[in-house]
Amino acid sequence: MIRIIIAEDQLLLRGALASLLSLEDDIEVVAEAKDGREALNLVKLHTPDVLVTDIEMPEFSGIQVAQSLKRNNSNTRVLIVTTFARSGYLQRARDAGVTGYILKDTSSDELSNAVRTVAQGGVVIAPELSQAAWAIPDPLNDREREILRLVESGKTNKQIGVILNLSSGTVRNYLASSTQKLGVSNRIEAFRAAREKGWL
Amino acid sequence: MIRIIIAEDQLLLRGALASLLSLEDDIEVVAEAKDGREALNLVKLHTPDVLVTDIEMPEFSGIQVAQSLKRNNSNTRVLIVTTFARSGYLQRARDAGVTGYILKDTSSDELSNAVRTVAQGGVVIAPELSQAAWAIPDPLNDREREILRLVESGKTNKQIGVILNLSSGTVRNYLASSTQKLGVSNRIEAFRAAREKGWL
DNA sequence: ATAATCACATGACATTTGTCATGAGGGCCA
DNA sequence: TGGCCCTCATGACAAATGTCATGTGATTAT
Repeated sequence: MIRIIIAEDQLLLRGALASLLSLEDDIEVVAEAKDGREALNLVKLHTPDVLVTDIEMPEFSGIQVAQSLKRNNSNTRVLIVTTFARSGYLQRARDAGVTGYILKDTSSDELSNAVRTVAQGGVVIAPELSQAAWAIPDPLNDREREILRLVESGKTNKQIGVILNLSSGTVRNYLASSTQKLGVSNRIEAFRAAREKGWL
Repeated sequence: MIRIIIAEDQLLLRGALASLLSLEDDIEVVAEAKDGREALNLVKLHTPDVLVTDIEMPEFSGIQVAQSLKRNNSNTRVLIVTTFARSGYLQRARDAGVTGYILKDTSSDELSNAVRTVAQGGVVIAPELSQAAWAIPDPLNDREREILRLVESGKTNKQIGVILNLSSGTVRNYLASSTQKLGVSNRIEAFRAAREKGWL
């Protein structure tokens, strides 16, 4: 019997997945979590075979949970089920030891099979990601990423300088570097491109 | 027997909802649609009692589908199931004759009950929306909204002027008006605020 | 018929953004 | 030890953004 925990902030999907996966003869849903913190706590408590988790959740993201489990040498394998085919997410997920990565545009049968494969130690990657994912490493350094996040929230270069204790000229240089790496022309295109790739 | 169609672009959720709602004695899922166009076609074909639909879908949004059904005097009632509690969405949904509006952070039991209520001619609005929703009318005019969409995609004022056949000075004036109405300081804050409210 | 409103425009000016060159200081590696 | 790289900085300049005043023509309301 494969014991799993489901982590998903939307109750409707979480409940539906729990119900459907419970119908499988060889899968047992031992707990459900609505955010990353709860997921971490429940995995520690129940030590399931697989954690089925979204990425974007309150408290901790699914990737952060995976990172924590890896750091603590947990035997629980992680299967990511997310909306977006973002290569940046997949790269970070791989680095965090995640062995399953599928999209929500998959069928529940495929989800069940993915749970089985991951439980047995196999690797499952959504076909849509198999190529694009491994091609482009994240070109941004940490400072550039941090600045792009602040740009995304609408901050001016001056404000970013104050927040990060940098001069606004330095912020402009970092932004220029980012936009060049991303192949775009302005700050809006820059954070959008980074966000779409999962690099933000 | 309440006959329904489910429209949702994510296969996992669509399949899960179809399975769960089919388990109810008094609800029959007669078809499933993966985008707005398919939803419209299937409603015309099957004339279900209720269309259960997401808002953000390829082809047409759930609201556009509702608008079309209203325009064609359809007897099919519309129940929106969406992720975001955005007042702008709810306002447009109401105008389109939608009688159910719940969030994906609801349980499947609540969803089933909402389907029943809407089928009987009742109105179901998510509690989270009951207050905030009706307070603030959309302050943007059509031109401002159109310009904010282009800003959101990273276009410069000059580019927007070319696209909309306006002078860049006019574009700047419209943007200034938008940012003032939204109570923000720059273009990025402006489209984000409008997007979050569902006015974009 | 007239006044008010709306959509769009022009113009001027201050501020911000973006580009690019150049440089300092510290850490790392051969 | 010296070269290279990274992080951060300064400076100059062009272009874009944002603010604000003012105006035109069409439409609408009185």
